[in-house]
Amino acid sequence: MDSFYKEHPRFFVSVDCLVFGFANGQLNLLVCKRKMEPAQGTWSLPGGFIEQDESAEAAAERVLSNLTGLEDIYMEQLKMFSQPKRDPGERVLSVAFYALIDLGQEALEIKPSYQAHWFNINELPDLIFDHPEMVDLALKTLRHAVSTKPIVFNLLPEKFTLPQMQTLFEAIYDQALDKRNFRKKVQSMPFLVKLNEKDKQSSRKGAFLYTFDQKEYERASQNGFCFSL
Amino acid sequence: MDSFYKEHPRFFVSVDCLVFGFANGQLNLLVCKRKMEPAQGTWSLPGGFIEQDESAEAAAERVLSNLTGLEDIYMEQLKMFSQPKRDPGERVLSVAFYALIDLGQEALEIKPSYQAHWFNINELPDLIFDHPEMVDLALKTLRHAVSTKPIVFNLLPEKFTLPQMQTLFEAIYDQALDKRNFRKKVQSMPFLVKLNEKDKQSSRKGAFLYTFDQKEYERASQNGFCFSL
DNA sequence: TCAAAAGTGTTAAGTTTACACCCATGA
DNA sequence: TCATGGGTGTAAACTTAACACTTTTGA
Repeated sequence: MDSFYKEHPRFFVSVDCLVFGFANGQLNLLVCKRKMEPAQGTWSLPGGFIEQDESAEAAAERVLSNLTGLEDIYMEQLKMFSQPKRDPGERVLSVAFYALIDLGQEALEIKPSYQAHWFNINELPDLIFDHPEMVDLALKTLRHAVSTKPIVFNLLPEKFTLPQMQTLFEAIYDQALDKRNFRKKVQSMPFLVKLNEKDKQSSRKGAFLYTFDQKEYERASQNGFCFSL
Repeated sequence: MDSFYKEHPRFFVSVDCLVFGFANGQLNLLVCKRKMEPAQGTWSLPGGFIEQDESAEAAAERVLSNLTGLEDIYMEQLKMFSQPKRDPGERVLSVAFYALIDLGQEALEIKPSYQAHWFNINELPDLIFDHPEMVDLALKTLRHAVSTKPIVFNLLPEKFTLPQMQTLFEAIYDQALDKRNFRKKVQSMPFLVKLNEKDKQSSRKGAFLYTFDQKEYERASQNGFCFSL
């Protein structure tokens, strides 16, 4: 078929991924040494070009699975960045995504080819192009999203303790929370199930393990329940 | 400069605009008869291609000002839509924006070349491609946005009455609100200023006119005030 | 036995909801 | 004078915020 649109320009379109992980009480972001000109060797977000017959989402999934060895990563589109001079080398439009992964899982294996490193979100190195703007937006969006949708569980292992979960929220919000109020709210959620098991990693007494029941959450949602933290 | 990226495909990228307006107590969306193949003559959102050296935002502004004759329209990016088959004619990525305009203003002049018509958001015709999905997202986003940011004033004339404003919220949320509670909340906002003037269009008694003071809003925001309705 | 983290309830303040009547005016 | 839409206050229910001590256990 001939192009109906041929008088219009075509653009390279890339995806950039903001991969968040939680470890040692800290919220971390995955940042790469850039392998490609321009600005080779400087820090940037992991990304890649959208290929023929691939949606932006599919491209981001491809980048994420190449980078981490994982499938089915939780991911949301943030925004398209399209300032003409954003990449000084050549015009590239870029769609930013954020992704949440559980750093504890076995299958996770950050591929060395990306030269990726985890940085605490408060101690990020200088990033190229408009990537700092992407980070700001991702953090803002993440902070909002975790308080309205049960996505925080993507950053936690399948079984987690309430102190762990509270520390995670504190890392995301960068603000201390009241333990009793936090537990009260969380424990009122019908889809958080307390297991008959304790985690003894971080205290002698041990903390009870909990798990997130997706099905129960969907049931609660249908009955008008609104997640809010 | 040579392309660093030449082994990757390039794409047409368009913008699609969800233009909302408020009239006769109804929230309306601007929809066009499509001038272009494929699907010429069917209903679609107003849009256009991103040109060389133009950001997506600039392209949307261009489309909006061609369509309405207005400058400085309030506009936010919604999302990039990129399913490979979304446009059956040819692969086109599209960035959706929503825009809010005051239908009462003098300068507004919907250009006939677009064959644009206003439809109540509950009575939209069938739209092509993934435009219905864009509408759903725009409505969901708008509903959320008006409750957290003072953007609703973009849909109102510079001077408006509280009954007008309440009707607008009711149209957006598609739900009746309690008059006294609404007024209490709204009147507690320091940046809503009551004028010594009444609008007598809609009642014998007349309703006081108010106006939104942007500067005052910014001052209040800096002092930690959070808009919420 | 003690250090370290887990776990537990109550009260006061603030917010949200529900609700019904009077007012001003022009026809 | 009356029909129409504009304007006003309060009390009960609910939500949020603040706050300190006991429990368990391994070293």
